[in-house]
Formats: sequence, C-alpha cells, structure tokens
Amino acid sequence: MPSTKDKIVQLADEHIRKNGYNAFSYSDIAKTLKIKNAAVHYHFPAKTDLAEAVIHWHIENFENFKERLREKDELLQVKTFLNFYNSIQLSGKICAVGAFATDWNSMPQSAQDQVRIFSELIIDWLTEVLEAGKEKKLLTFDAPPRTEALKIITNMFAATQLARITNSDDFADVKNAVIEELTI
Amino acid sequence: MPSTKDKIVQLADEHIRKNGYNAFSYSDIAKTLKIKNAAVHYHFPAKTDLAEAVIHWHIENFENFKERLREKDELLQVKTFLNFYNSIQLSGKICAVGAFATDWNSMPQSAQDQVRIFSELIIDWLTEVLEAGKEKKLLTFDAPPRTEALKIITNMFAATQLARITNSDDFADVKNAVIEELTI
DNA sequence: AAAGGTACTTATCAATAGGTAAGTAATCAA
DNA sequence: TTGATTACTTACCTATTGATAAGTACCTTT
Repeated sequence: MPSTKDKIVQLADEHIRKNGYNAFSYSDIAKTLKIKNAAVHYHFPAKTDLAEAVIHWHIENFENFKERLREKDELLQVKTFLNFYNSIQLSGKICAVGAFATDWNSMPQSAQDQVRIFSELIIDWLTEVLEAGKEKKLLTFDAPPRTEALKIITNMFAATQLARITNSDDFADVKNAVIEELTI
Repeated sequence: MPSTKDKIVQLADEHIRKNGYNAFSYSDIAKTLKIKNAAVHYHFPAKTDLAEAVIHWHIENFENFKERLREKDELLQVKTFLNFYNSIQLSGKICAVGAFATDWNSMPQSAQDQVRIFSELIIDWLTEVLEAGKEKKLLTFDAPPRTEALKIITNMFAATQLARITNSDDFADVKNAVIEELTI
C-alpha cells in the first residue's frame, strides 16, 4: 500500500493536471485522504515543495518508461509514446508540462527548474529515438530530429488540451496523422 | 482612449495569458487601473463574466483578422497566422485557448461554451484556408484538411507554452518547419 | 524504562479571495 | 429643475488560502 506521502503526490498530480496548479489547495487533498490540512504540510511544508515532488515523480516515471522501451524498435517506441498521451487524454488530464506551462509565471524558480529538466528529458529522448529510427529506415521525416521531436510533442501536448474543448476524435485524428507521416 | 471597461478586459486577458485564469484576482486589475475592487465588479459582477468578455474580445479580434486576410493568397494567410503566434510568444503570453484549456474544469459552462466557439472558429478557418490553398497548388499536405489544421494549431499552441520552458529558438524552429512542410 | 523520532491532530493565524449593499458625484433626458 | 442613469467609492462580509506552533499517540532504539 502506498504511503500517505505518495498518496499526496499522486492526488496533487491529478489535481494539477485536471484543474491546474492554482486551482487546487491543501484542503482538497486533506479531505480526500481524510487527514488534516496540517498533515499535508508535515510532508510538504510549502505548496511549491509539493509541486516539485510532483514533477520529480514524473521524471522518475519517464525514466522507467525509457528503460522499459529501450530494446524495442523505434517505431514501437514512438507509438507507445503517443499511446501514453492517448491515455492521458482519456482520463481527462493534460500533460504535466502543459499544466505547469500555463501557470509558469506564478511558480517559484525551484519548481520551474524541475519542469525544465523534465521537458528536456522528453525532448532529448524523442529526438534520439527519431534519429535512430531514421537511420534504420523505420521512420521518415525531413526536419532536423529535434525539430521533428518538438513538432510531435507539441501535437500531443496541445491535442490533449484541445480535445477537452472540441471532442476526443480530434486527438485520435492528430495521433494517427503523426504516425502516418512518420511511416510513409 | 479606451473605456475603463475595455481596459479591464485587456488587463484580464494579459493576466490570464501570462499567469493563468486562477492566478489573477480582481484586486490585481483594480490596483493597476487605480480604481477600487468594487468598480471592477460594477462592470463584471462575477469573475466568469470577465472571463466571458475576454473570450468574446478574442472572437471579435479573430473575425477582424479573418476579414483583413480575406483577399490574400492562402500561403500568406497561413504565414500571417503563424506570425500571430510568434508575437504571442515574444510577448511572454500563451494562446487564450491554451490558457483556458488548463483551467477548463474550474471554469463555468458559460465560459466554456465561449472558448469552444472560439476554438472552432480558428480550426474551421484554418481548415478552409488549407483546403483552398491545396486546390490552388499553393500548399501541400497529405492528411485531411481539418486534421492538418489541428496539427498546425497544436504545434503553435503548445510551442508558445514550451518556449516558456526551454528557449525561444524552439518556437522558431517549429514555425519554420511547419511552413517548409506546407511548401515542399 | 527512557529517549527520540515519525506521523499525525488541534488550534490558530494573517492575508487574500470573490462578492455585495449603500452612498456619491457627475452627466443626461424630460 | 427634477429624476434617472452611469461610473464609480466606502465599507463590509464570509470563505478559503497557505502556513505555523504546540500537543499527542505510537513505534523504535538504546
């Protein structure tokens, strides 16, 4: 069973990615876990500590994700990456990077630094996967690998946000178009 | 000189797109305009009224934007659209749709409806421009027009957010890659 | 058995949030 | 010239926010 501390991080993550960083409070979490407000402060003295922990959790998750995919071929790696965003969209959340980007200017630098590390981690990983996939003739694209990675990431990233507003077909359309373009 | 009411809308827009919907308060606006809190409530009784006015303002702006570009060729229309996001990025803001998408679940339905109208307006416009541009052989792309429009919009949309986190070159790279891909 | 840490609760706080009711000064229409 | 309308201010209110200090119950370790 996860510890209270872990539960707080998970709940905070859900709140942040469902309602935004500034729309959740300590009591939201306390009520759900049926503990007192101060108990949350015991584990995370300030809200920014909690924000940092959430991003740290994402960084660890992504490292695991990378590790699990290491031996697979590049097309499958990209597809799995896209499916990951698909599941985010289905659960009504958005990407953590997007959630923090909106509230960027109301976040302390320590948390900003963590988000920056997380973002670069994703971009660098996808850049390398695309590069390797192109060399092995598994993937096709014309832009430089990092630019292509940015294009795909921004597609996924914003599609989860847009799908909230329009309808979920839009997400699937974009996702399928990305795969098609890479495999022509 | 703009009326107080207009100034409030403009300031609210700036706050929303710089810090997020939930990160700004009536007193932020009141202080800047050197009026009292209650004066803002006089023009916009509830915060959601202000949010609606902000989106309404964007809808009007976009209608003007469309009108100004109507006679131009499709490539120029797309380029102008992309440059518009470029200026958003340079001013440290993000797209209004993105700002509201993050805080979507903490917004009242009346405001959600307005955002939905605004989003569809942009998507429909770009879809038509792309379609016409392809017919005239000014633009090339393989996906259905709406999907291609979604791809470009999500690129711009999230690139302004990502550029906050990484660096501004990323935005230009994505923008240029989008144009190149459409004009091969 | 004593001491110390861990994981909380109780109680409290100042600041800010969004919001309202009542008053006022200036303009405008009849 | 009166009455209404507009654009505010003054003065409040309640709820919530993030946060802290002090206490407590329960394990460990020595």
